[in-house]
Amino acid sequence: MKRPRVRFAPSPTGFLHVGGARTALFNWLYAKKFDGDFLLRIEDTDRARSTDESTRAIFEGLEWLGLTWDEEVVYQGANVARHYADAHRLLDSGAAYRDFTPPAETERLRNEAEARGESYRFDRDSAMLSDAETAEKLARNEPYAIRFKVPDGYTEWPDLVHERIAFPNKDIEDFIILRSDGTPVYNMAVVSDDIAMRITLVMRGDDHISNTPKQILLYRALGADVPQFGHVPMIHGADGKKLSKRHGATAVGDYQHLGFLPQAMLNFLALLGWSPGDDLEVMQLPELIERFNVHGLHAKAAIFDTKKLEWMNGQHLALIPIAELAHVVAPLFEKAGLATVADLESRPEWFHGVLELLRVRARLTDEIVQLATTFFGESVEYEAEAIGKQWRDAAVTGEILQATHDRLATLESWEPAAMEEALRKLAEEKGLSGGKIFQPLRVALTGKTVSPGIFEVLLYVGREHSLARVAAAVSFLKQGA
RNA sequence: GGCGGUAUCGUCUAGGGGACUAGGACACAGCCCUCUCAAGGCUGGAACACGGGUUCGAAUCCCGUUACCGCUACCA
Repeated sequence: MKRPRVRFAPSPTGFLHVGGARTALFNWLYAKKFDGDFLLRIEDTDRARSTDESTRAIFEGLEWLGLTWDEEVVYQGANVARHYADAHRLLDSGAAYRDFTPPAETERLRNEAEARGESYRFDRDSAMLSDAETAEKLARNEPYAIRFKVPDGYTEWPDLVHERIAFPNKDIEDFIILRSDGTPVYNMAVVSDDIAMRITLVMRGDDHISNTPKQILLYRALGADVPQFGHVPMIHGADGKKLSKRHGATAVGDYQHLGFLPQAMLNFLALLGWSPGDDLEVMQLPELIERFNVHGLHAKAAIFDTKKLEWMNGQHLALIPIAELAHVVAPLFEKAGLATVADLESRPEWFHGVLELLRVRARLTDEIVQLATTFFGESVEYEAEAIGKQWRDAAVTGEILQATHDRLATLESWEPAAMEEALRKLAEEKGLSGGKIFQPLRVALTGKTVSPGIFEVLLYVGREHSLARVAAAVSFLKQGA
């Protein structure tokens, strides 16, 4: 088999959309799986809507996801001369013809037909002129568009995702390939570029299904090999409509900033519209490549379920090597004003330990930072709910905390096992359940009713700060009493 | 309107004529574990759009209906 060449061809009119990212991912996976090339083409021929900022956002999104491309980026706008030449090649060969009809006239006819409830089809016979008429208009320098002469018959292809799709050619009107200002139209540009890039498989969103017969006709008229096609379904929002801004975050950059891991995003996206065929869900990139196959591609539109994405992120948060997580998350700690990256790097054992404690309790990297606040700073703010729930009787609680403080202070080693033994013994002496000691202590240390295991908290807050916090809680309770 | 596509729990999906009492995951509820919270384990409710065929047998194949989506530009 020929080395496959696939491409992702976004137009730079916005950020990298999750749907686009998934199309890119499937192409990328295909290239990796079958030892081919994954190319990137920026379709910037719509000058009015294309921006450099969007182009950059697409690069950044793809890079964040790790979907790297194999050759230099192709800018469609740089190839208009070839698009023009290809269109004229079709004109010269008789596969296309000049249309001198003013656009306004065509539009009028179309509107009239629609008003009558009829479907409009461009009328080739009235547009195709005799050689003499054409020569005359040409001599007068009248502008013309080039229209493709759709042949009789039908056009079909075996789609990778669907089975076989067929269109009767009579339903395809003679479409314009070159505007009267000499610029190429989308279908012309795409085919010209895909031929030039030697693309063997065009995998794209299924909103392009009805463009495909037109493009196949163009390939044939140009004498080029028709590539394979695969049309993957769209991604919809929770209301079943095409995903758009109304649904909230739709750009992959949004998810990056929300605290998602790229590997989780990739994993989630891969499972939207593709299945490995068994019950395996959580996969790393190498496994995704290994398991990827065309057969698992689905034809049905999928709804983007943020809840499942979050769950997936939690799974990957638990799987990622701790050092890698530290690397990703350290800048977020710095941004939150908790510690500098340098500080965290200087005590990796402590930092990794804290992350180990929190990764399983968080679904987003941002949540890890939030939860980590407990382990920084000297003072603790007590939540009203925590006081109400665990510190109801100030006098009794103060006494318990004082005893807890004293017992911990006598400890020679600041190890969870030793601390647990000491405090359980204290509870027994006082005839209390462990919880009666641990819960008030938790509030003293964190100000909250929930936290990681109390002995881990003690360990990572550290001996000095822990004892200080408990002492502070005791005096707080005395004042209140 | 025309053309094309799609249809399994609320959501993502397994399913390729008999292994289907339809499996897994998210979400939800309950229980277990337990110093709280997570994580984890267990349990539960929850689906083959509808109607016709084909067949000994249909979630699976065919046809129709319905619903939804896309395209229908001198946009991409």
